Amino acid sequence: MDYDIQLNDVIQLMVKVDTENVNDKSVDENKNCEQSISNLNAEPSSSYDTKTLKKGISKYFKIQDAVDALDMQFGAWFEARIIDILKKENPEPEKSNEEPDVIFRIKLENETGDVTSDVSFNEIRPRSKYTYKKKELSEGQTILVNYNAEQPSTRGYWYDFIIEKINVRNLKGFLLVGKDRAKLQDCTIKFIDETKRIEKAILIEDRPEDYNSDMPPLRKTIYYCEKCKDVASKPCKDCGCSICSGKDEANTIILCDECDAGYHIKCLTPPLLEIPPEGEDWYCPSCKIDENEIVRAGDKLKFSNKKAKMASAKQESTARDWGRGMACVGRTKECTIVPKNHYGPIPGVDVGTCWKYRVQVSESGVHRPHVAGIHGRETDGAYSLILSGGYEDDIDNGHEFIYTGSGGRDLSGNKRVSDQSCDQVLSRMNKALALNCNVPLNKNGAEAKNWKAGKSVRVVRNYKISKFSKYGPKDGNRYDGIYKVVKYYPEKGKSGFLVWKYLLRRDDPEPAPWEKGGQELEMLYPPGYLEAQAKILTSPKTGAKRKRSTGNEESKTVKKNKVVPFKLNEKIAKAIKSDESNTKLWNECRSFLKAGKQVFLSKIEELFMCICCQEVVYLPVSTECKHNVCKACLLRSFSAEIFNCPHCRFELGKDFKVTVNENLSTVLLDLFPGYEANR
DNA sequence: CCATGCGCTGAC
DNA sequence: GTCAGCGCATGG
Repeated sequence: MDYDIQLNDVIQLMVKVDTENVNDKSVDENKNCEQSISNLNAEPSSSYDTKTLKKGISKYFKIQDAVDALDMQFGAWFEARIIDILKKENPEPEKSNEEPDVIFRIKLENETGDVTSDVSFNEIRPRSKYTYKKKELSEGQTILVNYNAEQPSTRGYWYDFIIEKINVRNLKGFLLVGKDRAKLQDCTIKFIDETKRIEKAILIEDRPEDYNSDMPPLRKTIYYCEKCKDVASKPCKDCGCSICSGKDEANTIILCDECDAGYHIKCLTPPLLEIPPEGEDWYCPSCKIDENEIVRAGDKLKFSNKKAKMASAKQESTARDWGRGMACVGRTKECTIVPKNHYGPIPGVDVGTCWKYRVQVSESGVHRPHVAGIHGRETDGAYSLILSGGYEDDIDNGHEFIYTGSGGRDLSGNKRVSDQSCDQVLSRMNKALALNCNVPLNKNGAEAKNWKAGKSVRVVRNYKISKFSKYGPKDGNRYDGIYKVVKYYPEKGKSGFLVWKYLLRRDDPEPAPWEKGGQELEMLYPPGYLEAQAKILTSPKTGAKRKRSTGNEESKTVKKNKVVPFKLNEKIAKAIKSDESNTKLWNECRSFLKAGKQVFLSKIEELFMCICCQEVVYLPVSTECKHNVCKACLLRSFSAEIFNCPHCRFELGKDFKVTVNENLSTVLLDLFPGYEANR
């Protein structure tokens, strides 16, 4: 199968149970996931050891009694049989439990394996065997009915039910679900001829003679096959053999390990002589694919359909190696602290921040597109733009500049840039940028009366505009802060075609890099880039080929890598010191202070990432096992009675209090201002 | 799914 | 210095 898993996808894996080692305790815990119906009780059957537990005595039930047992997962009644009665060692008095000191070991009737469950007295009752006739039903009566909560039109499990109204073809009323008898309103019971009387436990000495005799056949429960409604005589491709539709010789029908379809071994071409051995995967003809196509652990994934259509997948592709170079790499990070449609600064990114490549600017969240100059949405507005000298009509005066819209170019031949070849229209990104201007959209252009009230645009300058402007950076891309659209208008450009123009004016409290007090921070490179460059520059083999790189600004930056250390303010330093449950993590973070703000913050993002949502923890709860999880994620991860750390499965215990670590929360809110907006 | 795109690289 | 043309992210 091609799951189309991409770099940076978060995927969920399920541990496969090792059925050969069921005695192993850890395996037994996992088994809970797979047992579903069979696991009637939250407590695994292994928690009571028959050898150490003494036999118990019940006044109401005997071994081999037919009972109905309440399942914790579905809240429904399942037919079961008592196979043992044991004595509870430390019985706790329970409400409405007449026999709190007894454990009943039961086995489900429709379960074939050796799976048993241990339940208490109030989770079982004598098997319902009497089927009501319709005239015996009355409003207000409590009966046992078959109902499917997800698809009321079909068969489901068995629940207690209170009749509110008796109709010709159905019953209306509400279900009583689970141990706490939760009400499920407005249920329509379709199987009116199968309703059963609920039996109360009676003392063994009061049992009538026919107590265990005349036990009816098992009740019909949820269909295994919706298509043929489990009718044995009806051929069915879904639950029988996918080729002949037959259900005969069921022990020779094998199931595909991918699609679960069944096949008679004799119906396969060529036919199989025997069932494949246990533990060996078998795939049906439509799922079986070339061995080479199967993705093995650690292997690269198969090309997706999209990739298969790309030029690089074609046989006759050029000899040129497109794999190298920053034009064609994918992102390794994605900014998630703010949404994609976020207006205004990115928390943690200061004016003057410089990146070597556009892909890094994209990763930072400042300007997300890889190539495009404007990022925006036609229905919303523009979030960011890059001045890159790509359009000849731009005029840059620093605190103000004229920007040209996009489009009007023939990009056939898989190009990204070209000369103007037709008029630009006010749609897509051009429309988005126009929407930022604080004036109703006008297809002929417009000017804002109060330009500062318009929507913020993050502006980045690329080194290429330095050819036309004195405000560009020497190299790479520099974040210059927030600008706003003052006016926009169409104009005949130098090319002779109509282009849209936008006057942007700076409105940012932080000084621009070229202003007094402003700064241009030291260039950020992709991880490992400088090391790789240093290797290339010193490698004698490639000396001739790489000549143009030697001696330029790159080799200089390799040598002196000036870093501005980050200093914590007093409030944060104090909160970090008070956050005693994370002392170790904070010490590790502190060692990155000298590497600058960016590095320090990315270390925090790494160390304080929530294992559940994969983002910086929000309203964090710190556990005894030294992990931090978002409060909401933690609560979501808890199951009925088991409170484990989602990180390491450490048992937090029933008395664990879900309390937000206020010190940590304070620090994160301060260092990542606005990150809560996305949560 | 398709169209768009102010990057980036090696070859010439 | 010029140029073709690629993956990728994004929005429609």
